[in-house]
Amino acid sequence: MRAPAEPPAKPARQRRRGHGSVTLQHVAEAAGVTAITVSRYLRDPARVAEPTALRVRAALRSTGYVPNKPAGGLASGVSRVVAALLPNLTHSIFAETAQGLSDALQLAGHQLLIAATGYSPAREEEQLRALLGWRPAGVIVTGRHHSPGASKALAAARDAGVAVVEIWDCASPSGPAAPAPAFCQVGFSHEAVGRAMADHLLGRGHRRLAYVDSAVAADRRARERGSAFEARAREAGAQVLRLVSRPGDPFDAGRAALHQLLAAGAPPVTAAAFANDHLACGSSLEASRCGVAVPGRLALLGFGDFPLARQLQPALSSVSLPLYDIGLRAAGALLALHRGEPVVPIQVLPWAVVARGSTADPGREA
Amino acid sequence: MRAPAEPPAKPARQRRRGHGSVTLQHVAEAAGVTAITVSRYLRDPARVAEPTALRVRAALRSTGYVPNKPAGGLASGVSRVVAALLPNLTHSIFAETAQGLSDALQLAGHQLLIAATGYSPAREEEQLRALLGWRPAGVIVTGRHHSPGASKALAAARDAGVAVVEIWDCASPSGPAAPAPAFCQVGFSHEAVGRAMADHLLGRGHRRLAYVDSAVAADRRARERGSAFEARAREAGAQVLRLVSRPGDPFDAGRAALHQLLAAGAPPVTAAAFANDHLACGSSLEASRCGVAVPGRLALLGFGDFPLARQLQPALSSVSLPLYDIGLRAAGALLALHRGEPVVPIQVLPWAVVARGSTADPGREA
DNA sequence: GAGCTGCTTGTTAGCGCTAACATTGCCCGA
DNA sequence: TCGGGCAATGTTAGCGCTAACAAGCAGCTC
Repeated sequence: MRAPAEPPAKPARQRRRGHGSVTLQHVAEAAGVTAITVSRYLRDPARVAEPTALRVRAALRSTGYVPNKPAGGLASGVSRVVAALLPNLTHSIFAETAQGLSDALQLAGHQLLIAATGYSPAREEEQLRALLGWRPAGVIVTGRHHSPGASKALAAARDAGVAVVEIWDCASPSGPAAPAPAFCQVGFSHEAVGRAMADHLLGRGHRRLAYVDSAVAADRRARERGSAFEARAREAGAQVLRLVSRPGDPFDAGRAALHQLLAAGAPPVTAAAFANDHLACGSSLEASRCGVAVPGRLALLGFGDFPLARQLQPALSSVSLPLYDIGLRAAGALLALHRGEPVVPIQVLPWAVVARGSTADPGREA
Repeated sequence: MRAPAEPPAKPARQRRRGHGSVTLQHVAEAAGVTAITVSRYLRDPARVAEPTALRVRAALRSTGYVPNKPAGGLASGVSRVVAALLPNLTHSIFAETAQGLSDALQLAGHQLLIAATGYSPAREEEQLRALLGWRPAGVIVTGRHHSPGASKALAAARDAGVAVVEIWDCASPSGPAAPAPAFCQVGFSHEAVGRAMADHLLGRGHRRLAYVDSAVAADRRARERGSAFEARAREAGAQVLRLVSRPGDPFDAGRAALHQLLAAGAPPVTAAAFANDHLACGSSLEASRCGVAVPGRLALLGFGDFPLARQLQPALSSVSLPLYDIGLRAAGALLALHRGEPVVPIQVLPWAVVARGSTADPGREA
């Protein structure tokens, strides 16, 4: 029933695409409105008159529409993802922080894009570049030391409006003219913790100390604590033996470390601090197995205050950390930065040396 | 120096936008080519002649270009994100799996978008909808039971080309006419594990058993193991006491559970299985503290084979799980599904009851 | 040397969405 | 009666990128 007038004999070899899923367009047709009205309804229902809203709601339901966030972000220039770079997810310390991040971001309607670096700066840089490609509202990185390339990428991202937060490590406020940090930091000073660990043992009369490092050579924060521990102890005239635990199961490494500690020194070591509670617990368990008196023969001090620390016999003294809070607060700072609100540049969260049986004062008693 | 000829007196009130960052366009101008050439270079350098590639490389470096992945995905219809929904990130079991996912996806050049459900089906559904909005290549969900809404959303996503993999729980192949699962599954059968745990204790002569559930009421997989344990034990004519541990620190909950176990039953319980190793370790530590003989008075069997299990005195028998492998294999299955390759629909990964001192055979010895 | 092939680069349109302006219709006061 | 003000919806263009086709050009065959 149509006139056979082929308009201007167009080749009609047009090409289209479309990836199949339900779009705003489809919803709009079903509701008898245009796409922008549906878009408005989704972002702020009050901007659409009630009778229209009713039809839009029905159309949304009947089509099973799922908004295309990347497309929306592209059009509006706002992002609802936050990227996080952590050394790994398996260690409880980072897992707790990741959970804090996840919880806080979920409440704010943001999604968490996560990547593990395995303590490798090169992998951090590579992952960072990949993550920035998602145009996140912000990036959370672990520590304040990065490869030159990563630092440059972070600075460029910050200048392009990406909120950058460094967690787990704060510049220590010791120096009188401490340079302002390049990025917002949420965590604590590992140097201060190392000193406090030394003070804890020194305060109990120990003068022949040891510090057992983790086998993960790239964990420079653990090294920093160790160096601060050593420096403070030497300042106080004490001796410090520095050990590196062997790789493998950290409990077993802690067990092995105990024997090294017992064998070391002509005047024996009387107290040891560890890079983490796993190592310390291993030493404690081994001491108990071998009948070595803790703290009588050797006092033990962990780091991290894992739940197991309280359970040992004697209970392990350790440093309790605001793991979950770091995640929570970092997310808060990031969102505030992203909104352009003023943010405290260095947020030192509270930690504490928790004194338990494994460092109970032997000198005063004996 | 310009002729004042206002062309056709256009209002000139044109509006543009642009979100500021460096785009392909900028790189192309710097290299003296068009955007598509740069795009081609980035996706497959071999498709661009070497002299041109040289200029493009220089332009990329000088501009500091970061590709806009959402825009690329929008244009091409392919996605390089995978979304994962886990109950939480803090428990080592899920953390290990998350790490496996992360590692495998990183190798394949995909990013991991992660969300925690806190064992809540409602939160799972909500998070699932949010994640699907990112148009992921695939979704990984925990368990094979979801809210009706979530199941519908998953099915719709699958039909729209999103690869869906369920982890941590496989339909047990027991039934003769087991219906094919709706989605690919990578994990193990909690029912089979529960039965094996019962068999382990029954095989050592125990006939008065207990199963200590976790306090997380919503963890239905732990419940399933418990029910299978109970059913198998009753089948064998044994008695089963079912306990729920108290909330709070799981070690302390395990300690408390020990006293309930000791107090229970006129003919006393001689062996207990636990929903996880934290609980079992708590009981073990408490037994050791109180001088209760393990396994003489009470045999203990955990689940998860946490590193601590091997360290206890006596070492804790437990069920070792392929935690990391679940993540690895799930990622593999997802990527294969996404490429349209054939995939084994149910991948049961190997687990094993690891017999150690805490369930050493007392009957035969005594 | 016409025509074909293969290599390289360009042109055009459009992915799904939203910002910015434009339009419509209605109520109301002067 | 008319225009000002406001509320609701529509129109247009463009976010940054890539698919699909197009075109230019060297080298070759017959």
